[in-house]
Amino acid sequence: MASSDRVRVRFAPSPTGHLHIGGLRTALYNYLFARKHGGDFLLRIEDTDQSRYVETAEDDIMDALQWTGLTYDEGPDVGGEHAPYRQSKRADLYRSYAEKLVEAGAAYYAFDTEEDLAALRDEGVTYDLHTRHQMRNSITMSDDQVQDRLDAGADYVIRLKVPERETVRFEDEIRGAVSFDSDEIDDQVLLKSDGLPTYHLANIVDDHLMEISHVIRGEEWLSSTPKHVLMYEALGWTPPTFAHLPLIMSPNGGKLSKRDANTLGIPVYVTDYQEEGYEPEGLVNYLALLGWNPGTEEELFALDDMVEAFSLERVGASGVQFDLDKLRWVNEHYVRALSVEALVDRVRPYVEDAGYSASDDRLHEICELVQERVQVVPEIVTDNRYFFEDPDEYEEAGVEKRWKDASADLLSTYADRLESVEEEDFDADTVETELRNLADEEDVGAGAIIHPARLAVSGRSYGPGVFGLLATVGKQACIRRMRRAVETLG
RNA sequence: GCCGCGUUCGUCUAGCCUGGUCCAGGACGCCGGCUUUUCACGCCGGUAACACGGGUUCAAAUCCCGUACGCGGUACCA
Repeated sequence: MASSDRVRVRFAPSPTGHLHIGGLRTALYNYLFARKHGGDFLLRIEDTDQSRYVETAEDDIMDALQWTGLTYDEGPDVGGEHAPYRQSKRADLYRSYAEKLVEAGAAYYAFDTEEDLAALRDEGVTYDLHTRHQMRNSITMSDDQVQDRLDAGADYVIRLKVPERETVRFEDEIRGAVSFDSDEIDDQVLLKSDGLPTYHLANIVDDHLMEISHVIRGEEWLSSTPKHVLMYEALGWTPPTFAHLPLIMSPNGGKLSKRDANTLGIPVYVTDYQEEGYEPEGLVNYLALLGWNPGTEEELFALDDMVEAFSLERVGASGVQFDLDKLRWVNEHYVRALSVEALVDRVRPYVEDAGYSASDDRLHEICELVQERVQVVPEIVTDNRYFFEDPDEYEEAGVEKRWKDASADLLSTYADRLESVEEEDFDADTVETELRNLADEEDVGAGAIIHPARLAVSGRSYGPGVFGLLATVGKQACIRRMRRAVETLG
């Protein structure tokens, strides 16, 4: 038995699909809290809803945690003292506690049909202490009738028997004192007719048995917490400390949904961030800041430093809007921190996916040039296609502003000069010298050639330093593109 | 509808518990300048908020009450 004051927290996702970004943040805060206090962080799979179960989801969750570096001490794949860590494997356990609650007078059997329940719902009322007397259950039926039904193998559920006129109070680490009037709490189903528990039962049984000290979860659970408290009390258990995290919302308001992924370009699943080339450290760093702050003006944290700085007291209570710009800003710092070699490895798959090819040396050159100019790795490709193929059009505003009457002649002459440069001498210094010499001879500013050259070679008016750009694009391509621009733009 | 939770710049937030140091600080974004005879990076500067109404107090972003608004819950889903 671990000592009761040891910090033990869990991330308890339901395997219903890809791990949501909000789920990852919940996992992160649990992880930070556990590590900060030298405690344990466990992963528990809450697969008690067979109809929503998705085969691949469990792996997806574990992959996401691994990708982001949120290592857990106990879980379905790593085992632990309290195994199994999949609720579907613990079904008998929950049933026995449900029966214990019935014996304690805190729960009861119910035999209502779908129709009965639908009728109740149609009246706009819930199954609770006001309506339970008109339903078919062990409160309204005689013991013999109940026993007969059970013996006959009839379908039944076990419901929580919420006490009357009680105020259920608990202390939330983030919100302070929270209280609910028991008259407002419904008689939650604890054990379903398929024999599996609902979240509410499974959650408190496991949290108790697994010696969880702090339940850190999303705010959507706040309203069910009084039910949980009632169960802890009925079983004579000490409830864990609760902390309900603010929800992550869409910039439009409301929950961050799949729809936002499309309309606002905000990915909602962890796998999406992975595919879109975000740095896991950057994502985690940003997520930590979404609802928590260190109390200093620091914003960029490695995971270990976050652990050091983390505390639940500094987690806000209000909902937070996801800000993609800020994530990108955080991410860019992690892109810059990469060695050029690492960046080459990171970007290669995106280069290949785009159907381009480039040697390591060439990619190295490109990365050096653009590392400080991208926020997310794939932008090295998507924002700089001219490294891989000739531009097929010229940015209109750039042409407007930079392509002058004399541009064609100057660029044409510049191309001529570059023709005579040996392939192996075609580096940034040489193309710069050639350009500046020409500018002097023609008595024009260097910009009179720089701008048209950039436009011709990259199709755009902005990008990395133009001489490095020309050198990296290469002699033949530069000349070809310059001649073509002279032709096209006149 | 009912219940719960929340409300400081467009956004993330500091400050609120322990009222005065806050005509409210930082960051992202945006705008401008410097730098670069190019683009960016960088640096400098600017923009912009205490939801509203009462109350308590010599004094309120900070305490109390109410209203509005937002979010969550209201399933044999989690």
